[in-house]
Amino acid sequence: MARAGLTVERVVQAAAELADEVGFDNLTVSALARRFGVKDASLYSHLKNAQDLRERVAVLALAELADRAASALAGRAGKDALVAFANAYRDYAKEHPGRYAAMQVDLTPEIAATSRADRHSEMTRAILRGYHLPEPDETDAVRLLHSTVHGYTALEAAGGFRHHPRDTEASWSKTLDALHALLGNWPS
Amino acid sequence: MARAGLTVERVVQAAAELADEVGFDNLTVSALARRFGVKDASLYSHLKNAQDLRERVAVLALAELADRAASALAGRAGKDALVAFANAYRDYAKEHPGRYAAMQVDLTPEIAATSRADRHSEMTRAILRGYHLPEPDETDAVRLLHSTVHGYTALEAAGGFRHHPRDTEASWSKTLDALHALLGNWPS
DNA sequence: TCCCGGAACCTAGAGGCTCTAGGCTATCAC
DNA sequence: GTGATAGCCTAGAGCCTCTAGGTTCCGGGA
Repeated sequence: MARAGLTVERVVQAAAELADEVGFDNLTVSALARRFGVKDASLYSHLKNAQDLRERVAVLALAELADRAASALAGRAGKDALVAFANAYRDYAKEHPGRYAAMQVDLTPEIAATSRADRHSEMTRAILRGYHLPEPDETDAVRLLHSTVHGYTALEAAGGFRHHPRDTEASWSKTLDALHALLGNWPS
Repeated sequence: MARAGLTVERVVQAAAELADEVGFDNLTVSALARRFGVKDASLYSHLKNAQDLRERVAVLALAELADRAASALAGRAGKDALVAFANAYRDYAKEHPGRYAAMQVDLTPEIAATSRADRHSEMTRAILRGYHLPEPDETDAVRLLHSTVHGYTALEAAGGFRHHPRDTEASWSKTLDALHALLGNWPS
């Protein structure tokens, strides 16, 4: 009978890969079951429903990205840290567009509390500590930094920059320069 | 028999309203037909398919937002213009979350060429002209500005900022101050 | 060794959404 | 009036979600 040997972990992992291949919007329980050579209904003993699947992919992605960012940050400070952190974000989105999309959609309170709010903004704060901003300016800067990195990543992924010949890599590099300059010269 | 009197315009307008109410993801042809008191199939003489519906909503939203931004920009310059433009964006996203979401997803080349690439980034350039940046810095600044405004709007809408007590309105205001300062002191 | 409980997987089926093919009916121009 | 056209319909196929209720594999205890 050759069982597929499904577990929640394997299912979610495969779902993440599928999302990267076909897009997060096209991540369906049916397609996932097909990939395992299994009937749709079989997956529902591992998943609550389709929304549950998407949330689990989001949690996986948040944890993965946090790990990468943490590694990138290790031993760095100042602008080095800023650049490493931002690149970890952007590179992850390029490598795993489906997972990155998953992270954005499903920020329900419980999910967000699980991983993002904790590790991600904590790392951002760690970077900003090098710029010595008093509160509440540091919080504002955290939000600005997140916004810009996420916004750039999202717009670039959606193809929003391809109408202009300017290289997006160069603009990205310049954007990080500008953010560094801004943080070092934060308006009072 | 009391016909519903459907036209493409009315259908798309209603779709935009529906998207704002139930979320862009939940915008379906079926739900729209239900709202008109009409069978699903009837809408397919006005629409090519479901994707076509979403794209039309995106085009509508892009045009509406461009109009608003243009009005907000009229007669303003410098920081006033920057703030007015950014607020037009953010306010629109708050008022019309479904339409704002529509704008992001569907940036296929043809659609984008229709409205966004033209009017939106042209207005952004008009604002930046006040800061006298040479090329390619102006292009980089356009991308940074778009990224930050969009990123902040998206993260705020997704609830990404509600884990911290700091008022999002105050952070937004400070973010615009910071952008203004940055543009006025762009690193070479 | 046997059996037994739980986990893994199944079939069957209801209900929703998408979209096509083909037919009827207001309504407006002439 | 009489066509022509646009607006709307029924019927139905295909895919996706999810529930209810089986059946089969597998490890651990008597």
